[in-house]
Amino acid sequence: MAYAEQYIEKLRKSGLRPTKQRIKICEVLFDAEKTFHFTIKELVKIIENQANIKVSLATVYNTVHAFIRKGYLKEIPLNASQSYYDTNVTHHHHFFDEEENKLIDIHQDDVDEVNIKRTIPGKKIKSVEVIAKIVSDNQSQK
Amino acid sequence: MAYAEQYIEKLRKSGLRPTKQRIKICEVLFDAEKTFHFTIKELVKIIENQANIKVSLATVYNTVHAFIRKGYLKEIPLNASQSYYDTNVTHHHHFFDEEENKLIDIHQDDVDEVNIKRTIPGKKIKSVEVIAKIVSDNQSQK
DNA sequence: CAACAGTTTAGAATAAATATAATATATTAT
DNA sequence: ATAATATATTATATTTATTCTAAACTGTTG
Repeated sequence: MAYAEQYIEKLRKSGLRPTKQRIKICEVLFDAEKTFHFTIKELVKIIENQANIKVSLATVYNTVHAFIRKGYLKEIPLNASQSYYDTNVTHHHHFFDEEENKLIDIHQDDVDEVNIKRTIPGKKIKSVEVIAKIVSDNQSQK
Repeated sequence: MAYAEQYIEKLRKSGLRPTKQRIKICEVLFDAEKTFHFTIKELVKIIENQANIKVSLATVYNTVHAFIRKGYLKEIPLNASQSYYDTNVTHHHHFFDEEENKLIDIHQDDVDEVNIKRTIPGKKIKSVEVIAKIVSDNQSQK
């Protein structure tokens, strides 16, 4: 496992000690072939299925939020009942299918660069996200 | 009060009968000089301060959601602990100040048109929102 | 004024997220 | 390595937003 080193590095940079549980969280998040979206509960379920390690909700919350602070994960802005996170921290955007509660990536090439001309004194822009809500297209919309 | 007519119209179009409580909600939402952002709790507080009418949380939730369905209000996509709504339903975007939990409008002229080239079969885009998260700019960011 | 359909309400239920404090584990200096 | 110390994990309790529910209420119509 050459990966472990990277995970320990990520954890240390996030101000967390590398523990069994946290390394398992890293494996699930950063060892996947593709980037993906998840909720905390889904992440807990994946860990339970993949490993014989028990990880509590609290640990997952803490670790995920430490990674967000460090920029290893992104929170997807959505007024949903639960928070959605993304392992893809590159610049990209999302469709949100309101009927199926499903997120779909929009590659950055598919959206013109968002250029915000206004600034707020003393503040800098941390992130820019585009959310396009989509619904069924039943031709004749009343 | 010539306004009442408009409110009754809005309520009827939203599938709601015009009742005392609902008209009061309309007054607060649509009679303001400027558009504004609010949470459900804030809205309830405003009504309590402005009028001697008691309105329950449930009624406010129901009415606000009916208006959103009809397009008289917009929900602002944000992964915050509570939902934010906007009486400004014209095309515009937002800064979200993460440190002060404050929303700031970005006029549409200050953002280049967001053009999404990708489509999802059977779906149409209902709304496109840009959220720019901002934080303090302490020059030397560690 | 009685019957009825639709409203409002308080309070209960649900569920996400966070806090707590006891137990377990890891780190450090020796 | 080992003991002492610091930090992590966990189950549980708490908090808070939102939704649900059922009873009380309102207003309209015959």
